[in-house]
Amino acid sequence: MPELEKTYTPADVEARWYQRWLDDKCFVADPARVSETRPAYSIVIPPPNVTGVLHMGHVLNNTIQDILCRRARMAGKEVLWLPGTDHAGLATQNVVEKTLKKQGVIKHRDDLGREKLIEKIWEWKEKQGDIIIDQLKKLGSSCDWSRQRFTFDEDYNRCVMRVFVDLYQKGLIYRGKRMVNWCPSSLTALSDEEVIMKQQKGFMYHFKVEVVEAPGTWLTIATTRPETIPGDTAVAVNPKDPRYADLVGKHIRRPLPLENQASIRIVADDHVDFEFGTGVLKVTPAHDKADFEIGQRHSLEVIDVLHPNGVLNELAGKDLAGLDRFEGRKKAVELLTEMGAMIKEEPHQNNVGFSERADVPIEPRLSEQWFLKYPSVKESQEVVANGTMKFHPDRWAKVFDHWMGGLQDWCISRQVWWGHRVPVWYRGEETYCGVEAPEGEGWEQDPDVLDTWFSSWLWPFATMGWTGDKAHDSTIPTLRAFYPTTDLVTGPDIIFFWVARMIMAGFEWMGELPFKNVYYTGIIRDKQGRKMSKSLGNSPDPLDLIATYSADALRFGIMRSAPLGQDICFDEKNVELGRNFCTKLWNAARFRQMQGGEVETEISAALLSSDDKWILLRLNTAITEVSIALEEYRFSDATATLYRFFWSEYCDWYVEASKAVLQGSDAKRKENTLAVIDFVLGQTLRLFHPFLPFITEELWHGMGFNADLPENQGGKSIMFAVWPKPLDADELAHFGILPEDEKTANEKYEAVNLGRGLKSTFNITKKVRFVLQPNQELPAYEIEVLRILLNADPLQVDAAFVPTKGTPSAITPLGTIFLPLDGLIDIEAERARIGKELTKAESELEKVTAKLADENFTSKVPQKVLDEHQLRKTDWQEKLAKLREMMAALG
RNA sequence: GCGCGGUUAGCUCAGUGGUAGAGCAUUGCCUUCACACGGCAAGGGUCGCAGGUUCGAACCCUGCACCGCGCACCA
Repeated sequence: MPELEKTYTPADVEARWYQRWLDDKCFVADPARVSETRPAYSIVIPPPNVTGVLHMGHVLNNTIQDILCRRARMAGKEVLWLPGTDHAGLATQNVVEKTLKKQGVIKHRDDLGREKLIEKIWEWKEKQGDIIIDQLKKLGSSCDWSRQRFTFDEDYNRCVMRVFVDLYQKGLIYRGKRMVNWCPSSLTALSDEEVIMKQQKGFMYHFKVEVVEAPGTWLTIATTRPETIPGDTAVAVNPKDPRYADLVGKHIRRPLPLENQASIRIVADDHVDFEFGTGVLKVTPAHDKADFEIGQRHSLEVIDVLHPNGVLNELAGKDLAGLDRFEGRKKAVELLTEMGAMIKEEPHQNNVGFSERADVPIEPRLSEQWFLKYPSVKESQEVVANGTMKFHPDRWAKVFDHWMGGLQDWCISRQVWWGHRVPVWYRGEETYCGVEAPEGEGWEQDPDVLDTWFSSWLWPFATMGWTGDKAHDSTIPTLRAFYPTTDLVTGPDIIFFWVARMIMAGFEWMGELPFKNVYYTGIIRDKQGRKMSKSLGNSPDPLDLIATYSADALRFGIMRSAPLGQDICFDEKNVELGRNFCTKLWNAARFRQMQGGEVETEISAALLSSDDKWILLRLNTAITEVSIALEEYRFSDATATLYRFFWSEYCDWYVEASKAVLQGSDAKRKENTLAVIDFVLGQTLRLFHPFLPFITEELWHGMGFNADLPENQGGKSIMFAVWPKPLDADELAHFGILPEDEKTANEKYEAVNLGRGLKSTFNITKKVRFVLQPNQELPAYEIEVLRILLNADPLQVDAAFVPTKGTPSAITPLGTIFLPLDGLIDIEAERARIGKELTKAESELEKVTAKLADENFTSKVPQKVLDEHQLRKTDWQEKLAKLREMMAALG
C-alpha cells in the first residue's frame, strides 16, 4: 500500500484528476453503449450566459447536476450531461457595448453599426466565452465537453429559424401593432416576464379641468403621471357614477400643452373605479395599457408624447419637449401649479413595472412587434398536472399550472442586434418567411432579433442534433438515446421563462416531454437572508472559496445547507466544515495505511467482533439512507447521513473501538479487522464520490482500492465503481450478523458515555482506574474495548466490588461503573450529582405512572403504546432504585 | 386582493399523533502514538400566538400575527 502524504493538498489533486478524467474521456457519452441493461441518463445544463462568471447559484445548481450524473454513472447508466452557454442577447450586447465604451472604442453602438458590433461581440465571445466553462470544470462538473453547445452556433441558429418558420406557417406567429413593455434604456420591447413590479413611493397629483360646455364646472383628476397630460385624448368616468352622469359626452379642456389646450371628450367606461382617486381618469392611450384599451373602445386618438428613450417629444409641447420623463413630471406639476389647476399632491405608493435587466421603469408603448401564441399548451399543462412529469418540490406544479392557465401571447421580437434575426423579408408589399433568404433582388430582412428565450426553449433537443425532419431525426443516435432527458435542475425563478416554454417546445417538435423530472433549487441568500447579488456585494466568489477550501469542500458545504425546496442560507462556515470533513477523510485513510499490509478483501465471519458487526450494520443503514435521499433529491439529508456515518459512527466509535484489536497481538484478528476497515472505507469512498469527486478519487487510488477491479468498474476511476448496495439477508446471515448486534455495541457505547461523564464530572483528565460490576458475562475483548474507550487504567471487572463510601458510579446497560477516587472523594459533589438524576428519574416515573393509571389512557391506547409505557415505567423504577442505593451508600 | 412557502436551542435546520433532535456556535478539560481543519464532556428550547379535535398535539383542524416569494393590480 503506497503511503499518503501527511497533509492533503487539494489544489494539485483536483487539477490533476480533472485533467485525467478529460484525457480518459470519462465524461463522454456514447449512445451506442445504451441498452436495456445500461439505460440512458441525461441532463442538459441550464446554459449560463456566455458573459457570465460563476456565482453561488451556479455552484449549487451544477453541484446537484454533477451529483446526479456521477451517481447515475455508478449505478451503471450511460450518462450524458450536455453543457453549453447561452448567447443571452440583450445582456451580452450590453456588456460588450459597455466595455467598448469604457475602452473608448465607441461612444454609441451606431458608431460601429450592426454588422461591426456583432463582429465585435463574436470576437469577445471567442476570447471570454469559455471563462465560465473553465470555472465549471474547476468545480468538478462531469459534463460531456465534446458536445458543448452555444445557442448562437450555426446549427442552433438553424433550429431557431426552422421553429420560427414552422410557427409562422401554423399561424401562431404574427406581427402586430400592440401595447408592449418598452425599455427606454435598452430601447427594445420586452416580454411580460421581463418586467418586475416594484413598489414605488411617489405622489398622487390632483388637478382640475374645466368642462367646456359648462364654464365654471370643474372636474378633479388624480394622476401619478402628469407629464403625459399632453397625450390625453379623453377623460373617463364610470357609467354608473351618479356624480358625473350628466357630464358624459361633454368635453373638458386639457391643460397641457399650454399652446394646445385641446378640448377632449368625457367618456363612460366600466374600467373606471369610482372609489379610486376622484373617480375621474385621464385617458392616455399611448402610454398606458388600460388606457389604450379604453381608447380602442371609444375610438380615441393616440398621441405618443415620448421618444423611445423616455424623453418627451415635441407633441408634449414646448415646455416639456426634450425633458426626460421624470424631469417632465416636475415641470408639468410646475405648469399646473402656475395656472392654478393644481389642487393637491399627496404621497402615494404604487407599483411600477421595471425592466428586469436595465432596472428602469418600463414604458407601455405602442409598437409593431412579433408575437407568439403558445403551442402545445394543453399537453404541457396535462403532463405536469397528471404527474407524468414530476416537479420537486411539487408545489411548483401549481405555480406552473396557474401560469399556463393564463397565457398571454409572447412578444418575441427585440430591437437589439445580438441574437437570432427574425427570418422574415420584405419587398414592397411582399412578405417572405423562410429559413433561407428569398431569391431575387430587393428583399430586406426584418431588423428585429428574437428574445433569447425563444432559442433557449429548444435547448433539450436542439443541442442533440435535431433537424425537424422526423425521419432523419429518428436516426440521430444522441437524440434517440438521450431524449427525453431524465432530470432538469434549475431555479424556480425561470419556471416561466424557460421550463414551461421548454415543455411546450418539447411537445410541439419532439411530440414528447423534454424531461421527466424537474428539480427546483432554492435561492441562495446571505446570513442576513438577503438574496445574493452583485450590487449588494454579498456574494462570495466561488473561485476564492475553491482556492481557500477546495472544490470538494465547497460542494459538500453547499449541499449540506440546501434542503429540498427551501432557500439556502449561505454561510462560509459550511464550506470550512466541508474542508474539515475532507481532512478527516484523508486522515482516516492514513490511519488505515499506518496499520500496514495490503488491501484486505476476505472477511472471516468467525472473527467478526461486535464492533465489526455494528459498523457493517451502520454502513448498511447509511447506504440505504443515502440512496433513498438521492432518489428523492434530498441532498442535504444525504450529506447529513454521510457526515454522521463517517465522522461519528466510523471514526469516533468504530475506529477507536478497533484499536483494541489493532493494538493487540492477535495477527489473525488484526487482519480481519483491516478487512472490515477496507470494506467500509471502499464503500464509503463510493458513497462520497458524487459529493466529493476529487478526494475520493485520490484516495481510491492512493489506498489501492482500484487494484484488481475491471477498468470499467472502478479500476480506472472510482466514478465507474459500482454504487454500494446494502448487505442483503443472505450476506448478513453469511457473516452471522443479527439485527440485535447493533444493540449490543450500542449498549457498550452507552456505558462508555456514562463512564466518560463520570470522569468529566469529577474533572479527571488523566488515565484512571474504573471498576465495572458487570450484570452479565463479558468477553475479554469487550472489556478491552471499554478500557480503551474509557481511557481507563486499569479497568477492573469485579462482580463483588464493594465501593468505599461516596465512590461515584453510573448505572449502565452492562452493569455499574465505579470511579474510585481514593482520597479525592467529594461526597457533596457526588450527592448533588446523584440528586439531580434522582429528581429527573422521579419526575419521569411519576409522569409515566400517572399515565398508566389513567383509565382514559389505558382503555384507548393501542397495545404497542401501552407496552412501551409499561417498559418505560419499569426502566425508571429500576434506575430510581439504583440511584437511591447509591445515595444511601454516600451516607 | 389571490396563492405558495416559512416561524422548533444563539445560528442553520431535521422531526406529520406517543420520553423535543442534529450540526455549527458557546463553555470546560485534553498538544492521548490518523486527525487541534482534532478528541472528550457540559450548558442551552413553555416548538410564533389563540382556540379546537384527541387519552395524548411541534405534528391534525380553525383563526390571527410576523418574515419571504409568486401572480394580479386603481389612474
